Amino acid sequence: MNTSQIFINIQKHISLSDLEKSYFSSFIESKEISKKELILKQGQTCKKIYFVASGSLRAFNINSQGKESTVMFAVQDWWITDMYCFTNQKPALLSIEALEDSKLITLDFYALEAMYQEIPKFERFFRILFQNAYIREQLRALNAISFTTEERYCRFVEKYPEIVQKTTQKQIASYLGVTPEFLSSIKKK
Amino acid sequence: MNTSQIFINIQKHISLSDLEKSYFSSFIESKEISKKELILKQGQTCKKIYFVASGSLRAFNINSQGKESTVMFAVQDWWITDMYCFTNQKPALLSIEALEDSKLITLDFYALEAMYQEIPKFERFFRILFQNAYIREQLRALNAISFTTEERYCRFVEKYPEIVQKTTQKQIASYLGVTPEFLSSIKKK
DNA sequence: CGTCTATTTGAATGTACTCAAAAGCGGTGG
DNA sequence: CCACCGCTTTTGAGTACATTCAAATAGACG
Repeated sequence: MNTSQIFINIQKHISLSDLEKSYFSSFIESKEISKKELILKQGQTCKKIYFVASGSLRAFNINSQGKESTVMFAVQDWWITDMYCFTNQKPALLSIEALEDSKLITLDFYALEAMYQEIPKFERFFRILFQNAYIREQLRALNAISFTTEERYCRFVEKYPEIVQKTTQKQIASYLGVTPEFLSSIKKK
Repeated sequence: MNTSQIFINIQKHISLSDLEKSYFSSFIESKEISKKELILKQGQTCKKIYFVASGSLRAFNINSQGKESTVMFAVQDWWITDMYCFTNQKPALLSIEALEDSKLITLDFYALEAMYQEIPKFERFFRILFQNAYIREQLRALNAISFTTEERYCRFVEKYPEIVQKTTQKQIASYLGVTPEFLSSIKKK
């Protein structure tokens, strides 16, 4: 398994000794998945958190009326899981699927808890990760109630051009919370 | 200053020795504010994070078209700040005002950084705090694109009855992202 | 090449907003 | 303690935004 990439990611925020790296390495597993494969199904218990070494993924929810909503995308160098379910060990609200063939590094819930104990620096790493994730989601919520759909679409395309390439318009529509037909009519302009 | 309340809050997730408590106490300050007073104005740099010892607050943004959006409410025992601005030390996107006379405990940005160094357990505390905040915001985003306004209003009232008491309908409307007129028409049912 | 899904287009409908005006409510000063 | 002021809430009419449904077109994939 090629672990250099995940250590570069981690060492953006904390530094690790060789010993700590090998300890961490003993906990992680690599996983390859092919396009459209699901790594988590809504209703299952979510036991792992995933680091995207290559490829891209999408997390989505299907509600009781059958409406699909994309909650997040994850491209190379991002972390993804159903954090609600992962933290509380409850049935997942989200399904997570690969948008293309992808390589992941997985970290188990109990392994992560052990990591926090053994190498408290990881508390710092994930503190920063969650802090940024929180800020991102709060800005997204503000965006959603403060801008028109057209503005939000344009901002999304500007901010995440690499995601736009890898996904469909239908999925972007379900991320913005509008129908594919309406997004299509916006694009005409 | 009565600090027992904030230590109860902190000790929900980590335990502190008397020494650590007194170290922490040396960093915090208490602040009393009256109804409608602003503790942060959009555009200012946000230097502090606030713990609500009593009372309640509201964080909101006014966009370039003058539209006001409530981003979060905070009641007793909650933490609040403009996390984007606090983390990056950039001009605040949010203003924060008191909904009633309130008592706050404030922690300065640099003091918090020092705390992380001196008592790494605080990395854990805030890791858990941000993790929960992230989950909450993600669920909110899912709510927003997955349910109707009526459903979202009912869920809000059920989930946060104590906030409903302390705020106006106009502010709830701006939290849900609809006009006060429309929220009024929903309530008739 | 045929099948399946995504995208586009358009018409009809419903949801939510704007604007304006009236009614309700709380706080303040006389 | 009451009258007035300012702000919130309600109500309604007209308009704009967004959805539903159906059908046609375009692309992706085996």
